[in-house]
Amino acid sequence: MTTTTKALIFKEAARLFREKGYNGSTQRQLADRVGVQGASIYHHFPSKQGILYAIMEYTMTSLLQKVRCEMLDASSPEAKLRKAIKVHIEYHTVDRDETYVADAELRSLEAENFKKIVAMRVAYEQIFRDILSEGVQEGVMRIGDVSLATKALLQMCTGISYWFSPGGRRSIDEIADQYVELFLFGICGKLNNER
Amino acid sequence: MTTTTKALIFKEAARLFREKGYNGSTQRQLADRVGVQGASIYHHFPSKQGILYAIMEYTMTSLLQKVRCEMLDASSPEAKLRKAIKVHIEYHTVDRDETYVADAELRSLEAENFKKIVAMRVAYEQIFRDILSEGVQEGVMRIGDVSLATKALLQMCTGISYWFSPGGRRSIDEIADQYVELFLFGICGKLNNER
DNA sequence: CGATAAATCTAACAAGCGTTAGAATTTGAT
DNA sequence: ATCAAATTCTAACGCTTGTTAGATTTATCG
Repeated sequence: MTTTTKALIFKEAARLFREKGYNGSTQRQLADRVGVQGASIYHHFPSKQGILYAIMEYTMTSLLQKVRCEMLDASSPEAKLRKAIKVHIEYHTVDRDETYVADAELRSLEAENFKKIVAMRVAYEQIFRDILSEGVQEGVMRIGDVSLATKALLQMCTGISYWFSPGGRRSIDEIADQYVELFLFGICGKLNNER
Repeated sequence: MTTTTKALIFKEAARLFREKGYNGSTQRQLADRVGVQGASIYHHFPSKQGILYAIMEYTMTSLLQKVRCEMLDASSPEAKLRKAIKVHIEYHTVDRDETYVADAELRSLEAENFKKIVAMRVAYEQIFRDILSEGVQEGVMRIGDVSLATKALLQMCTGISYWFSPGGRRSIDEIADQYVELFLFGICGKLNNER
């Protein structure tokens, strides 16, 4: 199975947009990376904006689906949170070009596209907020402001895609574990009876 | 004391760059907001890139100075960390256009400017890393990977400038307090003997 | 008031942008 | 081998970009 040109454009666009930003990238630069003439892109995508939207739509759909899927067989709020964080971090490291773009280029979307992606982002954030709320209600988490904590958590985890590189000191699993610890300790404080 | 045109260009540029990104903004849009013709900008700044650099240089200098100043009369690592986080968050909410730009537009800097700002950012991050290292050495903090925790902390706090608005539900102080709690709990776990 | 400097203006430039039209080529099925 | 469809190409378009030159206005000060 060879990579289709369309898939290559998609992948290289994510990489380019990540490096130079959407508005800092040109269709000719993208075409160069794909190894094709600028005009050829338009056989696969309707416009530059169309490529950006495709990247964001696909990324958010995947993310939502992955997290929802993991939630199915998790019972306690803590178990849910652990799994949700892990999935989030894994996706933000493996497909880090796409997730970085999806995170950083919201403002480059035209009005209609913007609405759709924002809606998906709100839904995604809601999953995490619900987990934290549940944890508070069950008394296993203590959080002053759940919305604030949700934002802090997601920002902290999303930020990984800004600096992660696969050859680095830490593996994805190690990073995910440390982030989970970091956040859970503050919320649950349950490992502190050691001291 | 009236606002000078130069100061107005500076401020409006930060606001514009934040909204549309550096590459998504034009000198004519900026001139419109200032209430001046496009060419007039060049009497105060050498180039568009010069404006971006001025914003980033000023912001990083202020940030470094403010944090270093606060460190002078703080003794324990925990006290230092509390103060550092508070200063960081305060600056990222009060001057949030500038700090947002300083955070998000690194990639839009030309090579030489890029180097200088990155150096300042590294120095800034180092302050936080040192505080955490000190805390670990003194045994009051327990952190698996100090560099990782530093990144997580800064990303979490910097993210505030992405969504904060002065009319919102929470005051700056409340937000800062909650973020401090959130992070310290995980690191020190010292408030958990209540349960 | 008159002169010097600072600030802003109008007008235009060369270059680069996203996109399109239409021709040429490659691919796949019969 | 032939034809049709899919794909890629060359060439160009209209427009916007950052920036500059040079004239014009505004402020400063003896």
